[in-house]
Amino acid sequence: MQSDKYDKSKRFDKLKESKKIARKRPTINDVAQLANVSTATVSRCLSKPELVRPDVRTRVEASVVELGYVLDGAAKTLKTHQSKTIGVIVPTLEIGGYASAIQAFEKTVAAEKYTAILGVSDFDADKELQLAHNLAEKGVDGIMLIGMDSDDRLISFLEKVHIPHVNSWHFRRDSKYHWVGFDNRAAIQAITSYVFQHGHRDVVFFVGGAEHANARTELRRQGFMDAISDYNLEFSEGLIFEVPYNSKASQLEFHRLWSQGNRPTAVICANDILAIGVLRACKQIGLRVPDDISVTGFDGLDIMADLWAPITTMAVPAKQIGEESGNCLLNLLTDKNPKTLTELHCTLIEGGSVKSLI
Amino acid sequence: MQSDKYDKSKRFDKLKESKKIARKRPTINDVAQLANVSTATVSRCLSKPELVRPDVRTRVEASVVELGYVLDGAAKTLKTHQSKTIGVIVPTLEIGGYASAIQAFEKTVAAEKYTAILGVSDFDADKELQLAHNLAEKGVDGIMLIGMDSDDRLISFLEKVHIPHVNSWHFRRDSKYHWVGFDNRAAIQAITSYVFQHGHRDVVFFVGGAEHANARTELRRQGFMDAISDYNLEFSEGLIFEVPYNSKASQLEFHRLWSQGNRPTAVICANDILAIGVLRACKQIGLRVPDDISVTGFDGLDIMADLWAPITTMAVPAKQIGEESGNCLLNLLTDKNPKTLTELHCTLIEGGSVKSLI
DNA sequence: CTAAAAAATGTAATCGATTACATCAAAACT
DNA sequence: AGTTTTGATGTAATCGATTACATTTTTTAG
Repeated sequence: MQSDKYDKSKRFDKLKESKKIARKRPTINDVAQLANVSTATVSRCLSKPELVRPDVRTRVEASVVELGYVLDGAAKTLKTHQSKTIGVIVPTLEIGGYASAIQAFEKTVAAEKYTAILGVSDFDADKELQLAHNLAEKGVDGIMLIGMDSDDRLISFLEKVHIPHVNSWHFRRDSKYHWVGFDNRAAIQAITSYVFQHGHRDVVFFVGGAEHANARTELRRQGFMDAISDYNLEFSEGLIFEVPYNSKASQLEFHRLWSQGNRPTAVICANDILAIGVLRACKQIGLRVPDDISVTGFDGLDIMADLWAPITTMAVPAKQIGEESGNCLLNLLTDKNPKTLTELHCTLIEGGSVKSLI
Repeated sequence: MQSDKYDKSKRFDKLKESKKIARKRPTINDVAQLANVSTATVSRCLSKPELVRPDVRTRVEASVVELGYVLDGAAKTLKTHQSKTIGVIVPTLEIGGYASAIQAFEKTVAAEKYTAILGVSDFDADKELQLAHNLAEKGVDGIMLIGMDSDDRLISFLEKVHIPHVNSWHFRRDSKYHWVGFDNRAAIQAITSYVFQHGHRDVVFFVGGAEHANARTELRRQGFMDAISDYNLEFSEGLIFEVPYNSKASQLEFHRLWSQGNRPTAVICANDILAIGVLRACKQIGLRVPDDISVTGFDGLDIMADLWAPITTMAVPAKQIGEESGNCLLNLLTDKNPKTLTELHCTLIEGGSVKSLI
């Protein structure tokens, strides 16, 4: 008796609650009732309107508007196993190129009614893996990986759960997975060679490393070493400076280097942010660029041309990467077979920050 | 007989198909069976593990791992009416501040297990509305609107479908909705006054307009006019130049202005991108900044300090906006009652691009 | 050792769409 | 007119989780 009473009051609370709070959104049933058709017909009106007689369709559409009906994507996804959603995992949005690529990607897939779900990994492989798991739970139809050093665990996870994915930014020739990007190693080699061509022999290489160490960093180091050996110069680990990805850090690093009596004729930076830091240090030290020292960047930020010393840099095809990745993934999702490797190209932008010593 | 046969073969095909293609992901049922418990227990292990006996929990967890089970978010959302997902609608990711804000926002809500779904509106109110509808179908628990001129249709749609939302970047004092941002009008007024304080009287105002015209632009115009009237100067529409949001456009615009004999002593730009364009034009014309002409920006891009003429600009608290918007929305989602208006502040960064005429 | 209370687990209805198949209506043939 | 074909609509099972409530097990108290 007692428990009976307890139960009832509890139930009553629930009822009140649900009436007050969850002013429920109308469902397909409500629409069907109002339009005097079955739910099947409503569903068809929404997804394959051409299968429904015009007059019925009009009636249904009117009901939809009248009720302010919004389809429940979760229910649809549950039934169809399609979320029309694509996950994007990016290390950071603070790198302009990544943001551009994402924007282009979003635009490309949005044209096919896909929505992008964003995950920022902060260059952390574990976080990245967790993001992927989260995205898998969300039921994404595919995943785009930007600029990552895709951890093997990540890739094998995606394989296991059968989520198509495309890797982007740089690429690997030997991979069986899909890549859209440029040849990082070759690009660094190219800009380094450019510096050597101008007669520089005493150069140092600033590369984003430390907490952000990844395959990309490694490729860039190799690109630098390739150029060194092309010119039969002597390599030493001391030529390479791994610096956290921010101008402050590279500024400090250059100060350190200079104060230790290191006097390179050129500083090659693996990205523009580092180059800006070096530039700041130069200004403080009183070095003119390129008269006293040459500096190069990498990324091709527009702004590099407007600095007090316009910097020579390598423009990365960020937008293209986003578009092509989008296309690649869309093809993957429609069982077309996109090519495994889409190679894009970088462009050297001469800012005049490399002095010819010849 | 014939139709019978037809039917059967069709069915058989279906069977084959489903066996071949849809190597189905394991469900909660599979896990339950393997672990020899009910689905209810598995579910509890996943969401409220403390309710399950440790030994059972271990068994379930092992089964999860063994099967590579990934929860089906769609089913969960369908049942719980919670997607743990938040929509973000942004005009573009190309504006660094927006990207920063989103990044900070993502980080903030990710800490509470929310995932961000991205929509890029391209400054288009219709697209924005459509994005909101799409997000509603996806079942987002809330929406963040960045830097928009939120269309009334949009807001009333969100109200109708009961999706909590927060507007950000600038703000309106008179609104009953939630805003996180800074006072656009006052900030522009401040930097304009700063220029007047330095003795300039002959100034022009470059503001991003045309295709991106929105409430924000309007507020900025007003801020400029406020300063004008503070200093009892004469206002004319000819002082305001509406320019598309890119440096090329402002560069051309300045050239045009200059070639028409317009000789302001200072150019006040409503954003840094426009300031950069003006700077380029100055360089081409041979104007020294600030000796021959003063220029100010707005946004506080780090890089403004490294240009050939370091530019005075107004730093916008982008990261803070992201964080605070995130917190605001999180509170909204947990029925706490966040304040309607979170006002953040801009900081003037003196780059030295304003010459004192006094 | 038993009764009562508390904790753990199970049963089964439910969320809101989709869609195979059945049914019914209309059009196109003999 | 009768038969077949085509087209439009309806019926109801289904997707995979959650969770109220029922049931069973364990713990605690007497």
